[in-house]
Amino acid sequence: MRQISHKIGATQHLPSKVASFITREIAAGRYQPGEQLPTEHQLAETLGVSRNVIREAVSQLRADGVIHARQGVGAFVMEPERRSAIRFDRETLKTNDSLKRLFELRGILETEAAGLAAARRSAEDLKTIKQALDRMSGEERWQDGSIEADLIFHREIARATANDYIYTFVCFICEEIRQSIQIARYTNPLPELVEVNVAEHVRVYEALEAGDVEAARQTMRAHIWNAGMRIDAAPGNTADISMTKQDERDEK
Amino acid sequence: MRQISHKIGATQHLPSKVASFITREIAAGRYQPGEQLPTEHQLAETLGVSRNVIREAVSQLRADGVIHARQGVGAFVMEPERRSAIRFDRETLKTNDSLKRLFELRGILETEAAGLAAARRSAEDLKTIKQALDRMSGEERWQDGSIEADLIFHREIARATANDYIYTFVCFICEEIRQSIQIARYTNPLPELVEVNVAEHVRVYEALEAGDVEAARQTMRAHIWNAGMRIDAAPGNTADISMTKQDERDEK
DNA sequence: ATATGTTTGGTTGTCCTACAACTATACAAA
DNA sequence: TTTGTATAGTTGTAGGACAACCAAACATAT
Repeated sequence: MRQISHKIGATQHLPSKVASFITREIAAGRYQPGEQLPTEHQLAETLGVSRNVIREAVSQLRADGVIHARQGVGAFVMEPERRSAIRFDRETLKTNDSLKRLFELRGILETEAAGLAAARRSAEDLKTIKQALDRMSGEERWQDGSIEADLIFHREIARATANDYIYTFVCFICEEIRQSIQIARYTNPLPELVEVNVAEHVRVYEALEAGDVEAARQTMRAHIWNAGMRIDAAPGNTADISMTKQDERDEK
Repeated sequence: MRQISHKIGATQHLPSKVASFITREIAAGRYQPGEQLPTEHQLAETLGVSRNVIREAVSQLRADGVIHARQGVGAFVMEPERRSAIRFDRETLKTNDSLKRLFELRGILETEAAGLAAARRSAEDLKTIKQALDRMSGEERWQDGSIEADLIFHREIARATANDYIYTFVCFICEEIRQSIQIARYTNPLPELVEVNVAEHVRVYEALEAGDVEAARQTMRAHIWNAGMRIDAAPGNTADISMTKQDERDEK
């Protein structure tokens, strides 16, 4: 009978769809901070789902500090500044404009991370970073394997700072970058650019090996900047993948 | 009849307690990446709650990318590097050690944010920042009002970068800082330190007003460093608040 | 013996009802 | 005016039922 179900993106489970729906409503100013949300019963009826689904969505929003539920009263929208979790909407991240700003943040973080890593990296850290670098150079094209190695390279540098908060933040940003690239994959398999990319990583590595803080910062800053430019130049980034395309296949 | 209920921290609702429980289990390596979690029925029975509660908790963990649930199969632990959200455990944040690292990250971010803000701030941005500064100077003691103004000062600088990602990150860190300070509040009401704190903010503001990028970076870097030292010196930060003390009262 | 359907048990996804815990408001009584 | 009480409404939790789905064992046909 499956009637309306798979109009579009029916693969994703309901609670997350409801959660992002409410999130968007709030972001759009449909519900102002301090304002009360509709009751769970109302939401359930309005959206045509059970209250259980609503509760799972609300539970997530509350965990993120987006809303604040009070038993016996209702749920209220909190000020966006007081969120207790960072989560990006990957739909809005698919535009060059957002990516540009994300790369600016990335540059700031990883530049300083590289500087700290140059000062603090252990011999083991250096070895792990080297492995990622080698794995990256091995690949000819810009494909899954080399992308993964690329991200590992950056993550391991962050780990070498011996600061778990920095590591967490860099991992998070890397993950967002990965998602964005996944979409526009195979756009620029130009061998020259791949080689340039590897060369930049080598320079960062050499600075880390030498323990040269300033060189590490500068080579990393230059690399992030260039990487941003390369993605910026790639076509096919403003694709309007209307809703919830992001289905995870295999995973084995 | 309320028997066992308020043994300890019974105010928090069950799903979030279950979620943080499972999170801790995973963090402790009790469940390795790729490993399968117990079924929802098993978890429900083991923890003595209904499956609904388990589902709300699992729903949150999945939204954070901590686990990956496959219908008809089970839920599996994901690699911590692939999290899709940043959320800090505030219990572990109550140690000086963690706070130190958090302030290192904060310093990196806000230093560069101040630099960007000096270059990009509009006249309105400047006005908002000035308001926060005035509100901060008005207070004599280091109490709620001035703490709030202090945070607003930092947030507004981040907003002036015109980069919403930077703004989001700074807001998040500010919120974590606030939570940490809330605990150790009223520890150092020394008027001298408060004055020093205000003076540092003034210096940052003047750099922003002048549009001096380098001065903005240096004054902000110095301020974050000093602020970290001041909190570091404050007593009562290693309190062992065993479980889920974090109840939100009033909120009116 | 290999390949191809088919069954079966188990797991997550969704729905439903019921009740407990709690709160704000209105109303009644002192 | 103040205080206590009832009431209706909201979120929190429990439990059962079934749908959707999957993996592995089993049966059948080639």
